Amino acid sequence: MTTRRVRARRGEGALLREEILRAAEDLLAESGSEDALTLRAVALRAGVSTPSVYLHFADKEELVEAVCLRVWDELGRLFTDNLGGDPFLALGKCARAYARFALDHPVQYRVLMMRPSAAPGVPPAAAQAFGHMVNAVSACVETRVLEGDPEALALGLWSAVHGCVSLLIAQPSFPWPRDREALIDHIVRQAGFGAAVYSRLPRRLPPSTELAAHLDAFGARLAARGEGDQPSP
Amino acid sequence: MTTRRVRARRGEGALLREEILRAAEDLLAESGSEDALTLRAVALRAGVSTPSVYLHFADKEELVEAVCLRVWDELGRLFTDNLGGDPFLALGKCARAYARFALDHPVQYRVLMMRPSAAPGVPPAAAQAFGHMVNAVSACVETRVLEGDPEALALGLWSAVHGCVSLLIAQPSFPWPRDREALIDHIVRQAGFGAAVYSRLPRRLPPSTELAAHLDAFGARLAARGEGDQPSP
DNA sequence: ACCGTTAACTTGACGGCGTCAACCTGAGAC
DNA sequence: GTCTCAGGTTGACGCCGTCAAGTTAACGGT
Repeated sequence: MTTRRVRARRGEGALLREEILRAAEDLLAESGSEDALTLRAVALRAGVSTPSVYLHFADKEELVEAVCLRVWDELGRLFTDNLGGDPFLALGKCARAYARFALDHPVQYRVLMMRPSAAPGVPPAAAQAFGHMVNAVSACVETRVLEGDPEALALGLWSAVHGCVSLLIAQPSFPWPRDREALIDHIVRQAGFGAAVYSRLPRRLPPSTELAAHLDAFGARLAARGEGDQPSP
Repeated sequence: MTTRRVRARRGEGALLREEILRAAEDLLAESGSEDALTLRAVALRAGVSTPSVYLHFADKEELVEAVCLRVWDELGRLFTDNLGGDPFLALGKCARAYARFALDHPVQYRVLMMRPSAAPGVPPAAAQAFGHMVNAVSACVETRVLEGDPEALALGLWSAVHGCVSLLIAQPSFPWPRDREALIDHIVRQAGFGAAVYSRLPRRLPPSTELAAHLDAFGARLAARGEGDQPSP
């Protein structure tokens, strides 16, 4: 840990980059606070002097962004791992996996999503992860359970899940229900059905009480359809 | 600005607290970056020496939290200002006002919602603002357009709107649609109808394609009802 | 076996940050 | 006029990101 690192051989200077990145990731995970992510702490953990970090990262921001890239990669993997089967169900599984990841890695998620991002443009790993989201949505558009532009729909669903987990992480003292898993389920389904229903609605609607009656009728018709085949997404 | 402040009269030391708070708020608004919110900068702007801040705030965190209280107050006012009329419509107006405020004051919103909040418990101003959200939802539950626990429903709707605006603020380089106003409308309606529909659905559902047909029928029935009375929330 | 080159890294310093102990100062009661 | 103490200031500490300059050791050439 604190032992001095042996100098890399000629041509292998890039090895240090990897070790610094690992040190930064570990520091973030173990400390549980982004404030602990200090160039001095990272360098110490990598067994190297502080300015050595500048051999591979232009500044601290660039190091943090490199850490974020890894997190985007993990997020992207979540999506590819949860595809298959009914697209609407798969979308729900992806969303739940995303939420679980965020809640299991709150510091990383915070650094990824709530940091003032200086860099312009979407990093490739982020674009790829978002691409997976869009694909999962596109599959739902193909079975016609969702309608509209997959990219816009994906942004909407992402917003819902991100909103929930980011509030859970950043405002933990609000009166959240005790069962987080159930809350996530609720949010995911609410967003999913919201997307499915919204695109089919006329632009003008009856007032609340009459609308409630229509909604009741819809629910009853679906319930009367029989036992049903699969759980909600 | 930089001129030295005249010392307060005896018994009026608390005046400085207000001036420091104002200086902090102005600094945040004008600089457009939370990094500019420095004890030294705040003190300089208040025309006072740096450690004088400690006469009224235990540490920087306490100053920032005091700034946040003001923002919570403004958010709370948004809700009371947008009530009245059809509750479902009013809820939509509140959500839109919330989103507009966040997008118009991104730095303040970021400090309020994306900062690691050290203090335990919900500050009174925040609880009050949230109480207004819950009230707006409760009115919808009374007209039966929404069903379920108002507090849980409010958390869900808040999540959706917060998710959207916080992503817009923190990830501005994603492929957001050009028209933010329309996006917000979309998200708000999607979340609102999601909440309205979700509670009425049976626990088991038909597969995607069949579900799509049911949704189409529902949309058609609502559209066929005539011209409609009011726009979607 | 030695040397020169140069990639890989270190040293030491700078200014700015939050924070604190110690000191000053002037408004107002007597 | 003087004493008191609320309402500040001074100066320093340790940590931060960053940088210019210096050092060290791996390797190809002879």
